[in-house]
Amino acid sequence: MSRHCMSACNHFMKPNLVKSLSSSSPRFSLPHLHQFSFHTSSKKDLTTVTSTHSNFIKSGLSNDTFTTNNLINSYLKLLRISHAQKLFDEMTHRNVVSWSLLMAGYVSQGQPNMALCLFHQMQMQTQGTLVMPNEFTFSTLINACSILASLEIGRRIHALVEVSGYRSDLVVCSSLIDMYGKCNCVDEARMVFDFMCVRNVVSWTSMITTYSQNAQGHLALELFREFNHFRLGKPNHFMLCSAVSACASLGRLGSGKIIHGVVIRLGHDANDVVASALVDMYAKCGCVSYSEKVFRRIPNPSVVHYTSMIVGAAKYGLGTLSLRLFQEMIDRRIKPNDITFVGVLHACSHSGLIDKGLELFNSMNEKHGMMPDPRHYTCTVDMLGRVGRIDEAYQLAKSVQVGSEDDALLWGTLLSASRLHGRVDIALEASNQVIKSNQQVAAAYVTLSNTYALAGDWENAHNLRSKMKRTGVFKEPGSSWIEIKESTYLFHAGDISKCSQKREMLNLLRELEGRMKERGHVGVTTGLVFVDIEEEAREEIVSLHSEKLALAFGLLNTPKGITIRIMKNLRMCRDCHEAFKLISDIVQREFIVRDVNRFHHFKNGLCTCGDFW
DNA sequence: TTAGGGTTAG
Repeated sequence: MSRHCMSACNHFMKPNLVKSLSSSSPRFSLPHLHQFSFHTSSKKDLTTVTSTHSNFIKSGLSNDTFTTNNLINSYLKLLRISHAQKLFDEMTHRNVVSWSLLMAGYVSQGQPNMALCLFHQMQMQTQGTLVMPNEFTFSTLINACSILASLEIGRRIHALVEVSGYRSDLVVCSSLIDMYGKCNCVDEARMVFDFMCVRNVVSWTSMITTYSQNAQGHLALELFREFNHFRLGKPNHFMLCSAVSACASLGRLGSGKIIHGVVIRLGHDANDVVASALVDMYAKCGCVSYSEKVFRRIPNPSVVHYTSMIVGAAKYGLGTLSLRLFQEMIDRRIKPNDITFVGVLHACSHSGLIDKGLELFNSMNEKHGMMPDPRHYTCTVDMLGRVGRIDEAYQLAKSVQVGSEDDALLWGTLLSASRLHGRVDIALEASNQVIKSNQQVAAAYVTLSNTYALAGDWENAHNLRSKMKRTGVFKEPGSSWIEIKESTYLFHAGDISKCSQKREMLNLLRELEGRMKERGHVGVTTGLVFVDIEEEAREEIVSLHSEKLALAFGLLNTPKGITIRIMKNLRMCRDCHEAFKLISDIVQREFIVRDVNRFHHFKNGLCTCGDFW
């Protein structure tokens, strides 16, 4: 018998316990068993738990539900799900705790489907009376649906919650908010939140996170402000993390800095996840140097910290910094994950480091034992496509078997590259593949049409546009916005009528356009028509052009380091680059342009990452 | 004896 086992037996056979066991019926001996199992559940040693388990069997009292539940719990804490399942299977009387415990065990060990199966069994159980789920069961099941993003089952469980009388339970409601959020049903999450009689910091955080994770960062920050304004509690690291993340998604440097201040004041700056969110936020707000400062203060950076930093640097055009960080993490024996590789491949792609990028792509399997997935193939196709190695990119894309959503990304990437390099043949094939995937169809039509237009094939370009109109395929016009101090200025393609400084802006735009004409860049504008707007009218060419320049206009009034965000549908053309270059000449300072994928750092009129030229 | 919220992706 091991020392642990002896120790457990000695404890079990202490005189007072022996006395009560010998002088009482088994019924009265239960409290001691409860005490015993409670004691063991706090232990983290498998030997102790198994010896306790064996003592229960020897005692002949192992049919006790309460005690067995405690043992199941002990095994679950030791991540021994099979032991817990075996005990559960052998139980003669399972109660709601037994079921809920095992469900929670499966959820925490990444098997949420098993929890749902158990619930199904629980409802079908014929042994004794039917066990009814309680608030613990529901919150665990909702958590399982959240992980699986299973809206249908989640809604069914929500219905059961309503009829079972647990609709006012704080934990159940927070789980529901989280589940709806993870299933991208923001309105349903908000309904649960609004119907809650009592809320706590967790329920507020769940709602803030739902907004933040569903591209509604402004609502996340609004709710965060409301929580603080009404002094409903002290934000904890979970809530702060989501608020920082919301700032990152909006590119709100000012708010991000304020929240960073709150993080420090409340002593959450040492929290790893908060630090990671801050690294990401500063990078997305165009302050990679701040990201690096936060990153370098993390005592033991994890793979997520490194990845945040690698991705941030990559988007900023600092490919060599990304690669240096990647090497650093390898040297520190921190294993890169799939997202790290997406980041580092992205870095190579946008910094023209093709050989290094291909080497990394090949090393994924060879050195790191990781199979590249569609995202890695897409990055590599992008890498080859950007430098004009379209045929190689095409061959690589053809070699991948992916699902429809990934197909659209993969072939959409090749389509963009084909347009950039005027390869109508590959663009046609790529657009067919995108259309076949039934995702991003409108974008594919527009890009193909632009490819034709750039190649001078106006007939096909026009035919494609007509087809779009005929079949009702509509591409949402792009929009851009710029934040100057506390205000956000939003521009829609071809429309600056709502802009408050319209007159002033138009005057400047005329001046800029005049200077652009002098430099002979207006002729290229025709390509831009098909890239960004739906109508081919000449007037709109001018106004679209103006819109781009309007974006740049903000630079004149902004401090150094302003970030311009350009949304997905607005692609940079040479004219716009020239406009930015001109403005840079005028303002004589550095500035940063951010588009959906990356930052472009301009200095003295040149994009330092070389992406534009 | 059992349950809820946060970070990195083209």
